[in-house]
Amino acid sequence: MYFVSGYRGNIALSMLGNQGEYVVDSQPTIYDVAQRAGVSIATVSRALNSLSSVRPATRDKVLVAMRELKFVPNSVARGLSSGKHWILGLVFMQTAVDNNVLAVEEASLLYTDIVIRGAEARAAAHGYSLLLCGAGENHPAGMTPLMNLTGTVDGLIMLDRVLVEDEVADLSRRIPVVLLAGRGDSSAAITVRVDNEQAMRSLAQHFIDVHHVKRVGFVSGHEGSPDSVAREVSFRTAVEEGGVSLADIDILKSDWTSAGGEGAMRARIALNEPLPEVFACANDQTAVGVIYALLAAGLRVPEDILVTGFDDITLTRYFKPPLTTIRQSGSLLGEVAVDALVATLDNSELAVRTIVLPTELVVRESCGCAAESESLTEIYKTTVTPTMAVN
Amino acid sequence: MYFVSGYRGNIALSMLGNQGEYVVDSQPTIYDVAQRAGVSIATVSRALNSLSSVRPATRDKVLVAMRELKFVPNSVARGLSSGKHWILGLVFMQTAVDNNVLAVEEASLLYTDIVIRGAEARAAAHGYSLLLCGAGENHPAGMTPLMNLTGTVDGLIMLDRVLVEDEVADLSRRIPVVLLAGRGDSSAAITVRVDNEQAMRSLAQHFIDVHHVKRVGFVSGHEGSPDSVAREVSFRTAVEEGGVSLADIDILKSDWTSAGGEGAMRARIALNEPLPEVFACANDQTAVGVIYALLAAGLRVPEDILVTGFDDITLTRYFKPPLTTIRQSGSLLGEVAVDALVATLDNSELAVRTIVLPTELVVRESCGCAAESESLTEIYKTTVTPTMAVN
DNA sequence: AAAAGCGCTGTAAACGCTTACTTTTCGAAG
DNA sequence: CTTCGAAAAGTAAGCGTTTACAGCGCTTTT
Repeated sequence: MYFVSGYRGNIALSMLGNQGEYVVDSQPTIYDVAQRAGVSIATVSRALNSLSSVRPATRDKVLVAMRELKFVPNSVARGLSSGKHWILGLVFMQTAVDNNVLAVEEASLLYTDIVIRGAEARAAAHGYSLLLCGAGENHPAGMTPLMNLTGTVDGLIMLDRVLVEDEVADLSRRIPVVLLAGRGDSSAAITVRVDNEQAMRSLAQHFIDVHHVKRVGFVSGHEGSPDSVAREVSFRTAVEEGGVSLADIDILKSDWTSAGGEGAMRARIALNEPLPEVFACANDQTAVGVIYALLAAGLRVPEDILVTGFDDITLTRYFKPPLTTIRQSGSLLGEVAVDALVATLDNSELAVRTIVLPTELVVRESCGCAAESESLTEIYKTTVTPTMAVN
Repeated sequence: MYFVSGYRGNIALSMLGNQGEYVVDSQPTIYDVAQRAGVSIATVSRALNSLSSVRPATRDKVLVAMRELKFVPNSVARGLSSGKHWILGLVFMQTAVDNNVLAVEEASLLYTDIVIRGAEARAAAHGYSLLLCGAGENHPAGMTPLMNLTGTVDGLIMLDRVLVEDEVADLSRRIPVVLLAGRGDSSAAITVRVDNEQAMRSLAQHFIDVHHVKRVGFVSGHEGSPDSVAREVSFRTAVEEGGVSLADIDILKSDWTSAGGEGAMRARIALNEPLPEVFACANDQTAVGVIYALLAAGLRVPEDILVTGFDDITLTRYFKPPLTTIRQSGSLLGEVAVDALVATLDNSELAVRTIVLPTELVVRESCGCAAESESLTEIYKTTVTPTMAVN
């Protein structure tokens, strides 16, 4: 084993028999490639990035050397040198506290995962990886886990109400930030959200126009969640405009989970007060729990009381009764967020600061509408991808 | 604005009025902190990592300077220098192909997300972040997106059958790898999986001992999935040992989704051949679709035919009939994988190479057992965390 | 035939940190 | 008030890339 003087690479040049083959001791660097190809590291770098002029013959030599050594460029070194990391950070709220495994499992069925998946797929399409960062309620400042991402990620997507406005402003001064389903529109960052207002309006209208209800109820999501608040406020506004009342007693607090919905409805039933004609739930899981509690109390859905959800997760189509809900595309939300972030990274400037995605009322049986006896398999194929609304 | 000669930091020292305050132009570095604290960068680094001897007074000076400058250490530079990145990679199969948004949404309800969440939570507890990498079927070699992670991540977790054995061996020579739900035990990497054998055996026993079935069926998951294959093989072995037949016609091919289960069962029914007494499904979503198809064909579950799932996802507890299934903890799987990976990172050697997590038969109504009319909310509280089995 | 221009390639200086090695400082002992 | 040794702080060399700049050889121009 010998070393070339002044040699800076990682390959120990040990001879195997008399065939002059090399053995890789650790990850090869461009120095190793350069030496093997008989060129300088700058040339290797240029061949690698195919930017500037490298003679085809030279490039081939380098490429061959790379293949022979199984060279993989070190992305960290690249990042340090170029300032570009090809990593996007995605920060989301940890619904799970106290290391409660089951809380995690229930939470996993939530919307967040769909968004993450969409974001990951789109990021990959742009050549980026996704770095996940769950911001628990145990990080009051919110900053601690985030700040370490600076210098690692090129941009940040933040789900839900991870940071307060000031912190967002602070952060987005150092790195592009996209807020997903955040609390309204932030002046500091690009915001992507779903059109809760239009969704709840169309739901309220359906209740009033088709089912002629006079009294409605609402079951919320996790306390403080911007989406939950927006849905409640929009729903109240819409029904009141239609002359329908939403009494305080009929606004149930839940937490996005089925168990929460079930518990909230059981408690409401235990009050022994007359129930409204319909409960609009902040998401599908909650609706499932609510229906369960109603059935357990001997009430029929939709004959005695109507229940609707929000999200249109796949499984609830298979429920009895199939759930009337608001369809939104979580993956689209994630995709759009990534697109917006990447666009910012490329242009350093984006035309729009707020992107609002449309929703669609999906009428099934839980609101009392007629059953359609089609195969659900068919439904998948005909589902449209929502178009994007911008303002 | 002036610069100190030889100064290497990022802070432009512009005077604000006569108060001598500094304005941050870009991210400050340890050079900036060092200068402000009147020490060398080595001391700043030492104070930052609180490793070796720094005099308390000096440390305070540095800490104050850091706070004033809002200094955040650049983790990329740290990583390059120390070789430690505090990032774990998680590679999973992209069920979604052709940018099919709905495919993503359906897939999101799958097990993968729960595992990801568990892994993320546990990684965070160890001080690591999770880098997500969806390996699509469009990456035939599997390597392309993975290899770029080398040098960025400290270790890799691979879900499902992302790579073939050779590639795993190749990869794990450069970086610690944990295989999750992989194809059996790899000699090259640590393997974490669930005890499919025990699970299917207990299910078969339940069918035979309690329900006295003579003929059974099975609905598989996605083709080639190690878990699906293991469940099918184990189920067949277990029922045949009990003298029960599993005919080829009763082995239905699906893809982990409800729609797949529904379609497979519709096709089976269309054959107009007598059905077995029970269908064990590879996961809960499939079971939901299967039941839907059976009901649509006028059959009753469990009166006419029994159906069971696998996973015990939360929502199916709310179904009519509530699903009999095998409980496994996806988040635990993710957590254990991270623990094993971190242990490897710390010790460079782990006592066990294979970790098998136990499962639990959860008997509800879809297998024909009696209904329990308890509140589901109660169930949550009493659920046990499986203990870990090791071999 | 010399000068100029151009296309490739090489040299070396960053990028922001860690850390081995060296030097200075400080306190206690002589 | 030295002397000595340990503790603390400083110096500088990496980590593996990118990239500004310099240099070299060849073709083209005069």
